Amino acid sequence: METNQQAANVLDPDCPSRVVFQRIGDKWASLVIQVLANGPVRFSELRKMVHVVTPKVLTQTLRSLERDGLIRRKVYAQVPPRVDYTLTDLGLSLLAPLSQLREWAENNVPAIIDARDAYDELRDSELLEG
Amino acid sequence: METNQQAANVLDPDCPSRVVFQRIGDKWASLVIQVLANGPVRFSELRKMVHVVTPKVLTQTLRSLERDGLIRRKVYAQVPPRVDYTLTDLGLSLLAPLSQLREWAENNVPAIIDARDAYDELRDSELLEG
DNA sequence: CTGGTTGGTTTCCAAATGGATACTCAGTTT
DNA sequence: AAACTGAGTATCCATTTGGAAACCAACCAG
Repeated sequence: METNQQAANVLDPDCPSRVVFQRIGDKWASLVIQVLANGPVRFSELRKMVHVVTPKVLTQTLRSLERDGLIRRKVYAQVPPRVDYTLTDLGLSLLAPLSQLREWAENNVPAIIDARDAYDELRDSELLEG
Repeated sequence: METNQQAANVLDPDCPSRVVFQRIGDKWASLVIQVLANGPVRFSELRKMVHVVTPKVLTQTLRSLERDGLIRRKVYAQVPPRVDYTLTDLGLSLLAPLSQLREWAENNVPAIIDARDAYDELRDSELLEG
């Protein structure tokens, strides 16, 4: 037993919980998940809702979410093709923690912006003075 | 009023709540925050706890967290120098949503890994069959 | 005056990420 | 026969990120 399951320590860079933090940080992934919260959405709709991401990048995002079992891809045998994406149960269960984070963000981003402004002004004035 | 404050919509890529999701996704930032949860930690300690990140990268991480008002840098006038980092109130308030996410991760990463394995095996067999 | 200590900085480089643009595929309509 | 769908691919390229290795600064101990 080399790989003992040591209560999943996030501090370990090899800890698998890192994969979740990476997903969240992905530029489009968490957006897609939140868009899918209200039911299935088609590829082209997704492109619009998520503000004109290029098809390549959207496909990449969707594929990796699908690979991780967070969304499901449904293809309808039609021409022109129709494909839509839904959250799996796993994906659905991620919505709660994601909302927590989003709520925090919406409440506290002004504070972050202020902190940035203050920080940057301080650096600027330090530069002038030497 | 071009920029109406439309209840901070995460779907808008210019929405400032994106900055939070970026921070989370940063390879070291959320680790550092969780390490600092139990009180101030020195630079060199951080390097060890976070598993030998190079000093350059750690400094970058710390600086951006400081700029965002999430941590505070304290310098003690000593030789050899002593510097430690603490969470600000803002940083502390981020711990709750972060823990939610971490908990979700620790519970569900096995499912993600399984999904990945299944997905990859499927692709492999498809390749063989053509 | 040499070496040790802590907390960095500098330079350089490889890999990953994101995006612009053009193209494909398979039928369907005109 | 040409044009039109929707859902992608294929190429190519710019930017960003992360890291390795070496260096620096201040002071103290020997």
